[in-house]
Amino acid sequence: MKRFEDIDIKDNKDGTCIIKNIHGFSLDKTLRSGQCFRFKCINNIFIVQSKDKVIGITQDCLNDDTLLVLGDIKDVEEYWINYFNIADNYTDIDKLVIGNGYLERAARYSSGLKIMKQDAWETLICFIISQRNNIPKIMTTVNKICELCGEEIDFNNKKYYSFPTPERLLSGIKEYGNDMGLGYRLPYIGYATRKVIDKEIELDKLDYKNSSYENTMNVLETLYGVGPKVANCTALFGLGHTSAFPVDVWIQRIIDKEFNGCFEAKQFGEYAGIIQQYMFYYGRSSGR
DNA sequence: AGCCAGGAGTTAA
DNA sequence: TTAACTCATGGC
Repeated sequence: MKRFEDIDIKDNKDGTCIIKNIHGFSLDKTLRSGQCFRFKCINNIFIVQSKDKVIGITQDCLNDDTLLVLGDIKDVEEYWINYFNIADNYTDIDKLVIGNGYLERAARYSSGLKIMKQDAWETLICFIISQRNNIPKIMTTVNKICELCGEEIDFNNKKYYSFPTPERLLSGIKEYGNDMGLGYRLPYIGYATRKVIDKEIELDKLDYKNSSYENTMNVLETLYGVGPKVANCTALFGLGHTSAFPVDVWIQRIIDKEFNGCFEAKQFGEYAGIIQQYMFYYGRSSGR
């Protein structure tokens, strides 16, 4: 994967900063492409949360090659730049799909969308929650477990809650049980949480630097309640495995309608996951 | 093989 | 107003 090397952060010394040279990155498309459930948008300003961090971030409509940020500058440099994955350069992928009718349209429509590099633990739990839920419902449920089990954070004079650590989530499950609104997923989450605490599964060792895609999938699918869909989402959005190709009802619908029910994701190698995200975003936005 | 779980937010009918 | 559906998975 090619990278942009000239992304620049200017500290305004007043709690805000400017991220420059983002090369067509679209904050809106990236956050609204269904990969992330911990943000809200008020007047075109996104409040984004991950782990125990919060930022306010917006894309200047007059100069959309910059992002304006309210939040800790050190976190922006050390966490958020990587989290939004602004530096990955997808021009090779966009060239690859030229001539492939549907995929070319999807890539054009999704231009600026990036696969984020989210925290693996957070991603795993969010996508276990995601099963058989719609996106607004996933967001409220994730928010609820943060409020019940996370730690209070003060940001811009408002209260927010961190994503619970495995230890805090487990004690929350013991305390609140079915009142957490997790439905039949409660035991799935309890099981995964215990496995992480007991180090029977070590998520850090499953990222793309330390593990093959196949091995990562095999290990994730040993978790009770984690099947191919949730494992692929965790691999793609939380562990950097861009060859992962999650197939949900939307993607299946597109494959059925546009590709006669047959789509070989493997042919796209490490670009498969990005193409999947283009398909998902385009298919959901345009197809009804 | 086919159906069921729990419940809530959204969209189609 | 009601019904079906929602970024699935495991049990039976």
